[in-house]
Amino acid sequence: MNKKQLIMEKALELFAKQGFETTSIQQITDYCGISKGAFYLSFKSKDELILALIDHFMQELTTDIDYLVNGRDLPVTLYRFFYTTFETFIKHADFVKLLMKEHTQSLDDELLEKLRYYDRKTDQTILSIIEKVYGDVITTIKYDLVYTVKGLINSYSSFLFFNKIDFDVALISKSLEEKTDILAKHMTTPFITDESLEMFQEIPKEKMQKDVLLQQINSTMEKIEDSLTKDSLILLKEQIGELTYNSAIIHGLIGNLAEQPECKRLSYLLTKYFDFAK
Amino acid sequence: MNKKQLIMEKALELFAKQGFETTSIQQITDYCGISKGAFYLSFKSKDELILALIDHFMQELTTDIDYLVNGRDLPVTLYRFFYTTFETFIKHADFVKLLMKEHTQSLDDELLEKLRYYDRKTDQTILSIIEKVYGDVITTIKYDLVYTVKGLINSYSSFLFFNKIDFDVALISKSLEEKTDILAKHMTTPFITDESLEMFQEIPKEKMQKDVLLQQINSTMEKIEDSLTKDSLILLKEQIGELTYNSAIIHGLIGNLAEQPECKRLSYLLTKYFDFAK
DNA sequence: TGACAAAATGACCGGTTAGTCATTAGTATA
DNA sequence: TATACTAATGACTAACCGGTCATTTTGTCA
Repeated sequence: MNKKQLIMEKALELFAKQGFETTSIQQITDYCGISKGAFYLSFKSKDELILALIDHFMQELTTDIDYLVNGRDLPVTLYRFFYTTFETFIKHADFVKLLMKEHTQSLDDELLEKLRYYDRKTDQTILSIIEKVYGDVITTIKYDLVYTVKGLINSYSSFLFFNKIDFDVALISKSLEEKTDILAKHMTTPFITDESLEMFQEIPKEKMQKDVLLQQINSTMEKIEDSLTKDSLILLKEQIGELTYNSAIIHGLIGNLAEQPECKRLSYLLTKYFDFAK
Repeated sequence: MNKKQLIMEKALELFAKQGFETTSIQQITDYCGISKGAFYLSFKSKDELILALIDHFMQELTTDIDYLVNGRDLPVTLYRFFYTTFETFIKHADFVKLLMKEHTQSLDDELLEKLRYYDRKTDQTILSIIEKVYGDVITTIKYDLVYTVKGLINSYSSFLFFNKIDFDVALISKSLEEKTDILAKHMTTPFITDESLEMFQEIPKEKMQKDVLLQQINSTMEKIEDSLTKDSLILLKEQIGELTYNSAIIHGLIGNLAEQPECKRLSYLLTKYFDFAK
C-alpha cells in the first residue's frame, strides 16, 4: 500500500480515539510499523497531515452528496439526501467521530479556515437541495430550513455514534425527511432572514483531489464487464496522471462511460475534474 | 478579587480562544499577571482547574432552566425555555464557545464523564419540559422532540456565535418554539423509540456549588429593599458557610423570602440546597 | 521597629514533543 | 560482484510542558 495512504488511515484511527493534540508522531509511526523519519518523507509536518486528512475525507464525504445534487440523474429528494449522508457517515465513521470531537480551531488559523470552508459548502449544498425540492414557495423560510436540517443531522449523528447503535438508515432518513417536510409546510416565523445571505454566497470551488477520483475509478472498474467501457476508464485514468490528449478525446471517452448506468456518477465526476484541468 | 475566580475567568477566556490542550499554565498565569507558583496555590493541577470550570459554569447554565422547570412559579412554556437558554448563553458566551469547541475528548475519562453527565442532564430537562407542555399525547414522539430541540439549539447557537450577530432573543425563541410546536403536532414517524429509554434514566443529583449559590444571593441582595427579607438573606448566607440553626429556622427564613417576588427563584434554590445538607 | 508568618515568586526538574540528519539497508543496473 | 542510487532508520536536538520548592516579598502584629 502507498505509504502516504497507510499513514493517513492509521493516523485517522488514532485521532478519532484520542484527538489531534494528544496523538504524537511517534505513536502514529509505531502504529504504522515504520520509523519516525519515514513519516517526514511523506509529510512535511504534523499540520500537513491533518490538513491532508481533512481535505481527503471531506471530499469523500461530499462527493456522493454533490453528485446527488448536481448530477442530473434522479430527482433530488430529502430522503435521498439524508440516506446518502448517513450512509457515508457510516462508511467514514472514524472521520465523522473526529469531526464531532475536534470541532476545534486549536491548532492554527489555516485549519479553522478549512473547516469553515467546508461548513459553508455544506450550507450551500443543503440550501440547493431545499430549493430544488420546494421551489420558490419557501423563500422566506429556506435559511431556517437549512439550519434545522444541519441541527437534525448533528443531533442524531452524535446520538447514534455515542450510543454505538446499529441503526436503520432508511428509517432515520424517512423520519428526518418527514420532520423537514412538516416544517417546510407549516413554518411561519423564520429567524434567519435575507440579511444573513452573505453567508450563502458562492465560495470558490476546489479542485477534486486526484487520489479520491482514482479511488472512485478503481472501485467502479471492478463492477464493469463491458470492454469498451473498461478501456475508456483505463485511458482516462492515465490522463489523470498526465493530460496528453485533447479535450475532444477526453469528452468522447467520458461519453462512452455515460452509456453504462454504473458509471453515470463517475462520468459526472470526471467531467468536473477535466473542466478544471483545461 | 478572589484569586481563584480571577484564574477561572482569565483561563476561560484563553480556553475559549485556544482550547484546553494548547493553553499552558504559563500562558494563564502571564495573562493573570501572577506567577506560576501562585497558580498552584489555588489549584492542585491543570485538570482540577478544568473540572472546576466545567462544574461552575454548568451550574450557572442550568440553574435558571432548572428553576423554570421545577420551581412552581409560572407555567412552563417552550418559549420561556428557549428564551432563558439563549439569555444564559449570551451571559456566559465564552463558556458556550468552549463547549462548542471542545465537544468532548482527550484529557481524561473524568472530564468525558462530566460532560456526558451534563449532557444527559440536559436531555432530561428538555424531556421534562416537553412532557409538561404536551402531556401524554406525544409519548411516542417525545424522544425525537428532545433531540430535535437539542439540534435546533446547537445549530442556531453556532450560527449566532460564529457570525457574532447581535440577535433578538425574543424572536429566536418564538421561532424555535414554533418549530418544535409544529413538529409536536404533526410528526408521525419518530426514530428514537422506547428501547433508547435507558439514556433518559434518572441520574444522581449533584449538590449545588456554594459559590454559585452565594453569587445568586449577592446579586439578589442588591435588588432588595425590605429589611426583613434582607436580614433573612444575610442569616441564610451565614448558614451556607456553617450550618448551626435547625432546619425549622432555615425553613422559616426561606419562607420569609418567598413573600418577595424577586426572591422566589432564590428560595427555590435555597430549599434545594438545604435539603441536601441535612 | 523588629519578629514572624503567609503569600508569591521563578529557576529548576523530569518528561514529552515535533522535527532533523548522519548513517545504514535495500535494490536496480551493468 | 561492484556501483550508484533511493528508502528507511532512530539517536539526537531544542523547545516546551506540568509541576515543585528553596527563596524572597509582603502583610501583620506587638
